[in-house]
Amino acid sequence: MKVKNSRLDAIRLILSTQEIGSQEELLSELEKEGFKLTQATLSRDLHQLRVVKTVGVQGRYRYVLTRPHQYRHAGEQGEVRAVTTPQEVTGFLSIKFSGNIAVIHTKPSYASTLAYHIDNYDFPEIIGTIAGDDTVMMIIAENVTRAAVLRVLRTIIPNI
Amino acid sequence: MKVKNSRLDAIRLILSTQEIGSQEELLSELEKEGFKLTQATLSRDLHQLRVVKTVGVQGRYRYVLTRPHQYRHAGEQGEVRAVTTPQEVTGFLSIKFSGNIAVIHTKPSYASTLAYHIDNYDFPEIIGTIAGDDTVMMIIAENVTRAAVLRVLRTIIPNI
DNA sequence: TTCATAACTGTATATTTATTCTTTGCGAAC
DNA sequence: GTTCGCAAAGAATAAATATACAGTTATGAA
Repeated sequence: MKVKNSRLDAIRLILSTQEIGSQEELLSELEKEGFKLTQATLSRDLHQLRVVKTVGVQGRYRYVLTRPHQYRHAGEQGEVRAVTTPQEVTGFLSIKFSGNIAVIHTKPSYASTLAYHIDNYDFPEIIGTIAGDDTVMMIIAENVTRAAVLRVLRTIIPNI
Repeated sequence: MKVKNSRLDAIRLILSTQEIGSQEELLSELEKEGFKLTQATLSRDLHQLRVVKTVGVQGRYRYVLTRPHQYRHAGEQGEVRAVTTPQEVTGFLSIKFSGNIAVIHTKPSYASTLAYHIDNYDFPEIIGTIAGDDTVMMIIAENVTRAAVLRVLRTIIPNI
């Protein structure tokens, strides 16, 4: 059970940071991380995580997480997890505000990746995100200006 | 191609109203509508529509529409095509407001379809939606009344 | 018109993914 | 310790899906 849980974490991490187009591809990434399993097990893992195979902008297939918010709750009792290396996140299209909520639109299939990175930085200005396929909703902390939100997001999305 | 376009429309209609778990299943539905095609063509259609195979709440697979972006751009040189045929969207149960957020409850598995239609109309009153299985969250633009939101939604959900 | 090109489709097949069946591992209760 | 119960995983295979190839049809330019 311990192995499986850390494997599920690894899958989430990989899918959030790389463009994976098939289970075989994901399998070899997992092997690099030291996990040993078969495609059958991986298929079951993906089913459990409710990962879906979407079609990206260039028509390429891509496995994406459908529920990035679960990731946060997955790590139990203050487990320290490596934050991903700062990197430019592509796919950003626009951001709009209404009240204490920001709505980001992305290219298709990029929303969960973007939300993952925003979550990962754990900006105090942003208390939570939720992602669909091409939309990320962010709840902004109280007494935080929109300019401040844009400023912190700029570390992830330079051209925001 | 005239045939292909109406077939794509039919696919979107079917996926919006039924739970389809495989291409073969969708194929037979299309045959009932008078379309004659093979699984190969259907696979290509689904790819073009960016339809994805998701995992539903009971663990069953289901094909669902994602976002219409590519479809929109697919129309050549200013061709006017109905975004979606105005149609009643089923599954609606209730709508509640809190601040600039509206929460719509639907019958199980209908949320993404409803959100899809709302997005499709691109109402300026609604800056974004996110759907789970039976819940849609909508962010309402500032200085827009709830009555105005209900009014525009009525084009999709008559009995709202 | 005629030619060139692009779009569309079916057939056959390759590829990919899900599942059945079986075995293994692991913890709890005895 | 042993046995029971059950989650987990592999091997093999079924099922489902994507695609290479070829043929056809539409589209557009000259």
